[in-house]
Amino acid sequence: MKQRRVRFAPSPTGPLHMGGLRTALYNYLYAKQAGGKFILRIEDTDSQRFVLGSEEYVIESLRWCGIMPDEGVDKEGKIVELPCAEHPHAPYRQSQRKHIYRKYAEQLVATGNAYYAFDTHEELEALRKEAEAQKSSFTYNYHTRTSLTNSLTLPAEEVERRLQEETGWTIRFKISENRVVKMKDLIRGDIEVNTSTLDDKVLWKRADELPTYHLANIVDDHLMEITEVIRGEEWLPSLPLHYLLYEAFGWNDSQPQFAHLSLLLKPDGKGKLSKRDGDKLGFPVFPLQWINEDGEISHGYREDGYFPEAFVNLLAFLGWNPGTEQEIFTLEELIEAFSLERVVKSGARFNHDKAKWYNQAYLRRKSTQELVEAFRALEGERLAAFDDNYVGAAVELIRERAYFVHEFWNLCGFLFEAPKEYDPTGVNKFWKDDIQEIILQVAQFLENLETFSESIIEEQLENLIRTHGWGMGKVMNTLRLFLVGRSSGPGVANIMEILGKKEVLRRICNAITRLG
RNA sequence: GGCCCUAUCGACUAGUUGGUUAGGUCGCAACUCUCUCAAGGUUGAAACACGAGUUCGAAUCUCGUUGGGGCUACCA
Repeated sequence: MKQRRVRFAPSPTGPLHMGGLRTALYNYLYAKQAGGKFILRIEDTDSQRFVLGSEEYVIESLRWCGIMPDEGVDKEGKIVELPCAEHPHAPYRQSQRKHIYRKYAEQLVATGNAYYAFDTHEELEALRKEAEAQKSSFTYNYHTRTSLTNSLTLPAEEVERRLQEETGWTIRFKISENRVVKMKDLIRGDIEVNTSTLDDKVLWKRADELPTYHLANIVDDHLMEITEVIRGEEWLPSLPLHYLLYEAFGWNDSQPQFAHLSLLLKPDGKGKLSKRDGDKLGFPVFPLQWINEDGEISHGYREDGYFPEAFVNLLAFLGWNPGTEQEIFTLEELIEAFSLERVVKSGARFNHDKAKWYNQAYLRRKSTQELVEAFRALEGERLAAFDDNYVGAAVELIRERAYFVHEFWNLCGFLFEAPKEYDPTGVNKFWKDDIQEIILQVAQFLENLETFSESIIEEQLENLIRTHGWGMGKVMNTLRLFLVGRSSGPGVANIMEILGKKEVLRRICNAITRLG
């Protein structure tokens, strides 16, 4: 069987959003499962919309997710510009392949599958306006092209003259009338479209003298020997055109198979998720943080504290499932289990809570040492004076309560810094009546404890409180308030063991002095 | 408007050859555990868009309606 070759082909028009990344992921999984190649190609045929830094952003995102391409990018993470053994089809940036497309565009004109068109943007715009006024719409097709300015209607010498003019020309694909194109989609099955509903798409643009997406895409997929095209559903309407292009080039035998992925929808289901949504939705839409030319910062999953494995896992499950009840998958397991047949046909809405749950699941699978390192990476200064044993004990105390590592400080910062103030609600609730006298006795008792371990404290302290009939809640919550600064948190005995006798007594004394 | 895709709990989805008490996860609620808050455990509420047809029998097949989405550029 022929080696599978799939590609991810983003345009550098800004940061890639999570939907784009999901497309890349599915391509990657498909390629790896088949032992094939995953190729990155930059589709920069729109010179107007080019945004600096997008290319690096795409590569950095793929790298973060651990799904680097096999072809198209070199070891330093740069797009390959010259052919070599590993990257025989370079360059992988379409703007650098212009000379290739020109030849193919002219070939289509020569074979009668395409024609030169000289209509200006203004002329076409006027026709569209006119049609709109009559509640219909203008389409450049078999019906209208005979009365428009193109190489089909103009005499040969006039065409020749116009081709030399500086005003330029476009090349349009000639779509035949009333033919049924039968297509196959790996996810959706058979699709049929009548060519009469299609229009004569521009293949070569006058504005920037570059091919349009359609031409460049088909030519590149052919030359790069792509076997499966896995892309977003927004391309489904142009599938007939692409079939017709393969046919016009005579490439039917090597035509790739197509799979169109449903779109990622906004949480309210109204419209597809787009990069313009930025942070308006209350969750990141980008894998990595992005700062635009106005200095506006858009959140990224990486910067928001998601583990890449969690992000990849949740992304994979947005529109695919293994058909079993397993939900946590490593990248290797995803490669093993993935299949296009199990990709869901309808659009999926992103759910922030579920995303957080995934991160929590991965956090729980991390070793304490890994979490200590991640915690230090975030809070280096404040943890500097403490050794790994101590930080590890702190992490173990609170790791079950966190979704993200960045929540750690809020959960266990009191183990590193004594409380500077006490939550007023807690003080009002517990610091009254005879509690001061009781706490003093408890402090005395703690001081006399030989072994200051969690189990001993737990057992003996409870014993003490019960024999005096002080009330567990009253005493323990007051102690927690003094130790932590607020009346919620881990078990008091746990906290005491980690802090140690000296620190515990110091904090109790402090609190009594300050609350008087 | 035209063309194409799509339709199961609030969300993600299982259901692939018609027969299930329509299952799971997130979220939600209750109970439990308990020195608080979480976490954990147990339980619960919660869905086949609608209408015809085929059939002994339809979430599943067919047609229609409705809803949702995409495309309709010399953008990708």
